[in-house]
Amino acid sequence: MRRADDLLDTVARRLARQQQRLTTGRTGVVQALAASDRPLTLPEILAARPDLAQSSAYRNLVVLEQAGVVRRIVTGDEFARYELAEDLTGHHHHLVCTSCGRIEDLPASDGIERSVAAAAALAARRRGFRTAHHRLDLVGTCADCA
Amino acid sequence: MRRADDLLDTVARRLARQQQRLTTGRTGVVQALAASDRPLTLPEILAARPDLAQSSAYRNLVVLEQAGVVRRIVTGDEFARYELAEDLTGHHHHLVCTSCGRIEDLPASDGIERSVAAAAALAARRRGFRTAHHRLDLVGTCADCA
DNA sequence: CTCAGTGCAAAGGATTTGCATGCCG
DNA sequence: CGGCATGCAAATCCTTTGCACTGAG
Repeated sequence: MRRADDLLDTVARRLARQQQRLTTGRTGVVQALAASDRPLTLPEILAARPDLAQSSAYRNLVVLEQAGVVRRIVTGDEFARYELAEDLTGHHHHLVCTSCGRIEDLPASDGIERSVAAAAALAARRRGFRTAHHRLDLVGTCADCA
Repeated sequence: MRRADDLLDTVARRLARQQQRLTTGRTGVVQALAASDRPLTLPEILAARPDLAQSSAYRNLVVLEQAGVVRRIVTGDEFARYELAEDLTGHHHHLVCTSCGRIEDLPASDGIERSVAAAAALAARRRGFRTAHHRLDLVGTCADCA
């Protein structure tokens, strides 16, 4: 686990790269995401930082996403979910519960990474598609909903 | 490739299971999706069936999704995308172009399927998560946008 | 003093829904 | 005939945006 100050320093640097500052609100959003082991919805972020206005949260998430700090995930109908970029947290996949909508993180495994890389190489050769990264979701029922 | 009549028969059966009928509009939606080698947005479906009202298309897609005929895909901000259920078309993954938003189908490979199955088994053992299926997207740049 | 970030409230846009009509069984 | 799918238009709801204010440098 990366130390909290290191994380905020990195975030500040990436924001600075885009002529953006690390403000109180943005720090709050990042800390909320860093404290969670799963992607959070906007209401969840607001619940963790009740002082932050909804519109500011949305705006900050946009800025953080452009700075490469946050990643936005859209799965179903409800709210979008947000997590820290993978180079800050480590590469992982998601367990998506179709019953309650909850998403949990799942650390990546070597076997999958190798297979996916092979598939990506094949797609590149056959279709000229250049793969930047991948997303893998296991969809099913979580322990609570079973 | 499954014959067109077989497909519609199957669709009709699944709809009947939910006390729903295979109407002209629903047939049109299914044919539009079946004719494509990639998931379609609602505007694309409407373009293929100009006689169908937008609200009817949405309603039919909901019914078809509940009947297990159609699958809804949400990737980014724009429109959702729709494709036929995998048991009608075969299991596949997606190439997602971040530049133009286009999504192409990519046949599944044995290597990936084995690795994913292993990961699913691990998640089940460790977290009690029961995996029904999975989604794999390769995200990058398509040949046209390169 | 200046400018970016903030909060509030109003707007935007994909999707959903109410209601009257028409068609299929 | 009866009920369900359809069209149109109005409503929803997450998200974005306009605008005035405030705090940091």
